[in-house]
Amino acid sequence: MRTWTADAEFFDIKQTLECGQVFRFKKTDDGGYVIHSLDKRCFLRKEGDKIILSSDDEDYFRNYFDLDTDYGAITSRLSAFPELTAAVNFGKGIRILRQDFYEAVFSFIVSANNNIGRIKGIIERLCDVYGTDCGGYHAFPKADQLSLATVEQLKQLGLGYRAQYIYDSVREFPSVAAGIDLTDADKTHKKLLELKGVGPKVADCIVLFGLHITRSYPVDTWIFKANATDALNTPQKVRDYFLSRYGEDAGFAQQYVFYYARENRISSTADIKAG
DNA sequence: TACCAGGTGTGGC
DNA sequence: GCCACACATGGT
Repeated sequence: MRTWTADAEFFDIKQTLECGQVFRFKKTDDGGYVIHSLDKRCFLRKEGDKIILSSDDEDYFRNYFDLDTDYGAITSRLSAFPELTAAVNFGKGIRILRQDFYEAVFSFIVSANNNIGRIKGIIERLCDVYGTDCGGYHAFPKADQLSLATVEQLKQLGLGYRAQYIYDSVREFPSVAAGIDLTDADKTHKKLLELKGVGPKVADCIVLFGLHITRSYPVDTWIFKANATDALNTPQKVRDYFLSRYGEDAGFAQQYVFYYARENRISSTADIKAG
């Protein structure tokens, strides 16, 4: 196991893990966290102004935590938008993780019309039952492992009506993955809609968290409550407006707003403006 | 007890 | 294309 450090100024472990972008993490006894991705894991804790990271796969998690990106520049650009100042200040330790594409697809299919606590439990059970035993924890199940599950078995893990989506999408996945074009976000978003259980919002999450295409603005219930106005009265209108407003920074902006709105139980655009 | 949660699929128009 | 409605599950 290797250990290395990162600057904590724009890296808050709790904010980054608990802001709703990822589901396979836990608190540890020493006051830190452990995060799992595919068959890998990484321990994190804070010491002074440094984040201490430990993993068998340093290169993977350096990329995963987006450690080469300047979040000072991102927060600075976004804070210039008056409606974002409070949210960016509140969650300025958030980093957008570079998650695995396949794992993001199935994680966010589970996330639809669901709550984060329950999503975490379902995904943990999926790993424990179908994923490879890595000694002390289980990997995220590979497609050939997940495809062994029947719809009934998936339902027993608490997936409800999403069981059929997982069952169908794991079989549709190869052809969809083959059609992904990282240089064309719109084409990629459209391609993802072919998967069962993937609609516009889940596709936006996959694009943002699984492909790190930051020209993306997933509109869930929290974002919609925070952003809706008389003019922006549908998720589609909210999405289009803020995509054009924030451009390549839209994905970051969305995550600051989501975290702020959810942590503070924001219920309207007026609450955001009141700060 | 209704309502909510990082919404989507389906059928009717 | 848009709209209304159903939908598993667990928490409040």
